[in-house]
Amino acid sequence: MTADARNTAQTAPASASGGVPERPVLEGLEAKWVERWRDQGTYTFHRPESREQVFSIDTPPPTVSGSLHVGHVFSYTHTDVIARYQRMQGKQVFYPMGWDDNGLPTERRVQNFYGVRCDTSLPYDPDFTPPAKPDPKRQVPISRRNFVELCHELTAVDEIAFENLWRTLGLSVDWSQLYATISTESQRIGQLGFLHNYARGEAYLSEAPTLWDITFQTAVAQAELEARDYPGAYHRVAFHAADGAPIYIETTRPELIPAVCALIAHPTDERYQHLFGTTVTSPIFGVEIPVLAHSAAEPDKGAGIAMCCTFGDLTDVQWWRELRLPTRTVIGRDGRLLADTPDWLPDPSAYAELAGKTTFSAREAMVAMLRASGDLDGEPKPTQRMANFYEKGDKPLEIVSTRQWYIRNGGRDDELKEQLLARGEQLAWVPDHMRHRYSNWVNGLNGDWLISRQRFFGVPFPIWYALDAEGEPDYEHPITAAPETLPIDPSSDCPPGYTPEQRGVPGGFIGDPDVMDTWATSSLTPQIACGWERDEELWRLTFPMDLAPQAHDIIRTWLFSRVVRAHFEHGELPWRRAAISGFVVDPDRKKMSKSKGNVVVPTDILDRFGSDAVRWRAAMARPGMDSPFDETQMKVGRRLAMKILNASKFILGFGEAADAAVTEAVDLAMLAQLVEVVRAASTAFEAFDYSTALESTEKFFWQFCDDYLELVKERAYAEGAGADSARAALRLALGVQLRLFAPFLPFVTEEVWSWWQDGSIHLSSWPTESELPNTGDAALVEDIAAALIGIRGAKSQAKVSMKTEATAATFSGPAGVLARLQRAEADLRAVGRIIPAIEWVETDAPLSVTVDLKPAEEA
RNA sequence: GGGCGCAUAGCUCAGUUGGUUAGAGCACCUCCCUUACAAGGAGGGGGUCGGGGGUUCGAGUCCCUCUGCGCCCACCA
Repeated sequence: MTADARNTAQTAPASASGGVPERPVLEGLEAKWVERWRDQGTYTFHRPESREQVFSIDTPPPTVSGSLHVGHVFSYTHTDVIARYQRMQGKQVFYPMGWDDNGLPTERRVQNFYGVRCDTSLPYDPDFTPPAKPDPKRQVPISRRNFVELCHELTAVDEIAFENLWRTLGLSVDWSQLYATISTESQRIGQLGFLHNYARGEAYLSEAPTLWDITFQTAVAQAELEARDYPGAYHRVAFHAADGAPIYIETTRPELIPAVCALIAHPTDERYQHLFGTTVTSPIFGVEIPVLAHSAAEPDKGAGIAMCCTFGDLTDVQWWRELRLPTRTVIGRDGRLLADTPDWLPDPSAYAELAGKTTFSAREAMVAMLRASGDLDGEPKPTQRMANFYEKGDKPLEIVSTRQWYIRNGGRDDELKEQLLARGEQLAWVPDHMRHRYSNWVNGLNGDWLISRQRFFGVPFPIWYALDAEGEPDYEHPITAAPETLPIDPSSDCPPGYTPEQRGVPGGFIGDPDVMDTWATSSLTPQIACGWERDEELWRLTFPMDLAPQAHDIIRTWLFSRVVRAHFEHGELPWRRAAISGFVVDPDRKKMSKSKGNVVVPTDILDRFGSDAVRWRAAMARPGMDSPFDETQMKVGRRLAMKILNASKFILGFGEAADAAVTEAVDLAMLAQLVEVVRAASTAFEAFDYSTALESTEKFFWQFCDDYLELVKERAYAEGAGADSARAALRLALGVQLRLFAPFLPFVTEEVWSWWQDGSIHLSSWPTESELPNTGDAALVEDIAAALIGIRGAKSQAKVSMKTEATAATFSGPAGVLARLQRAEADLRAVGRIIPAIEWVETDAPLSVTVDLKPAEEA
């Protein structure tokens, strides 16, 4: 919002009980009410007696180092709308916010922002100040502790911006329940949860081939993979049988030929039967390679016989494991070929051409050698293949053998997989079909959940390893931290029974150097937020939670991982229901992303259209549905907010008819219809279908303004019982409609409420049918609408003003319709400016209206 | 290749258990500056519901099939 807008708000009458302003405006409402709600603790969670009185929400903690786009705004609005409805239903809404501030995104942002990089070998420098002008090409190496300090510094700044945005958007978060995934408490819960998993055998340490990002130099998990197109080329390369005959394989990665440990074909493949059990020699290096049979080999892929190396892809890993092949590592963790000649290569001279090179350069060198030796058959054939990338990385993943921590997730254990699939079935999904994403993912898991990362800004493992007499770590028997000492940092804290001097010396200990992946921490957000192992009463009141709102892209990560942790820790689901939001896509239905440059910045649209307008647009997107961004839609929301302001001013301007009863048929009919709207909106909300609730409310409101308000305003201006009835009905209807709108448009509804009511509308009760008289004939409203169309249509067709007087009017239609309209005759005459008596003609046809209009020049 | 979703007016979407002439908003056209509202109001034109087949007295609404689009997963020999 602009400074000007705020000033405008100051000039508008603003006292909480201060009556109706002359000219109500939307500008400034956000600033005004954000402040009031903060000061008055409007959304504070107050602990009730029982769990049933609580509605608890597992808010997705946004990555504060990332940028928010309009999709976040929509998705968080969907949650807030539900939260506000539940609050008005009398629930104490437990609605915390979290910041996901640890992990790689933050590290990357700190590196770029300050121009530094973490070097764990450096000592802490308490006087370090970041370079004044960051140079991305020359990042200053700093100690881990210095690096982490900068991470904290920058996230603190980011978090303020995020909080301001959320407040401006009107999220009814209880900010006193704020948590951060790197906070001391989150670290404690993260470590405690991990130790529980470890004690029960659900977490384990294992040395195994791992997907590895060479840029970030860390292992990554299956859930963080992204398959992307990647250019490559098939190289047809000859291995040599004992008799010298060439055996051709095709490979896209010839630089891995020194890492070959077998050639593999399908057991039934006629072409290779004679080779199974024999050995061939590799080109250039002359290493003796067994030819083996395995059913995972696909006869119609490439040459039908594959070179298996350690490790080119996941199939290699499978073969390596199942055929017990030797490990021949040539790619280092930096993505370059190892500097030293591997000991299985008889001739070091050839390898010297590759040593230390990137895979790309090594490939070129290898091709040159193959070409020279005549082992390359034909030219490489370019191809576009899918390769696995770390979702945040830009180089294809390598597979290297490393020691990592895992948590079981059913990927290697069918019984556990079945249990977790059953959890997915047990969960209520909004919309229901999203459950398929979950089961699809769980069924496709091919390994356990890798949770350790070779990074710095995260929750460390509360683990040390004893060093033997030779100084070798004993990975078989990790030393765990005592629960009461958590959180600990094994790089600075000492394991039980050791002294600091013993760190790194034979007979002493070393700390586990890794940190947990961000998802390993955020998989415990229910435990962190609800006070697990911290606040027993809060835990009892809030867990399992009622709602897990999120977008569909993180079902495989965040949603699934929380199910896994709660399944292990508590033997139940962490929440009863998951509400899945769709994405906001660009007008071409493409996902918004920074690289495409089609991201819409939320602060911009909030400034231009106002929070209520943006929220209205968000609420029009049904659960799970992607929705294209369209600015013209924001205008519609803004128009609605403006209309609420003006109509409310108008209604309240008639004054209050103290204790007056609604007696007129027209008024009762309108209220009877409103009863239906209350019913429909409530039913929709109970099914978490906020869009339908909004739709029915809005539809009524526009008709209320266009027809009813026009129809009765003359009467409401007047005096007497008819006027009292109108005024009473108008105020009743306004009060109900404002509350129906309140979850969607919290700012205008609060503003209007403050003109004539005490307290916040957001703490008022959701409207019920019983608070409205329901004796009216709702059909009358429809008949009146038809009659008005008739009158207005005639004037419109005659191209005259609506206030043109009618010198005659005939209403023709069925007796029942006419009888109803006659009960509204005075109002109809007033709105239609019908001077003489109306003529009523009974027919079988639908209602039709004719009016004679006074010629314009006489008017 | 597997899974899920979507295909209804130019655009964005509603269409409840199948039932009278298919709805809304935006856009468009015409009119009205009516004392709540011109970032307004009134009126109007415009779709036969992706194609084909089937069930039924009757289908946008159920079944089969084809086509197109989107998303997720798999696919590095």
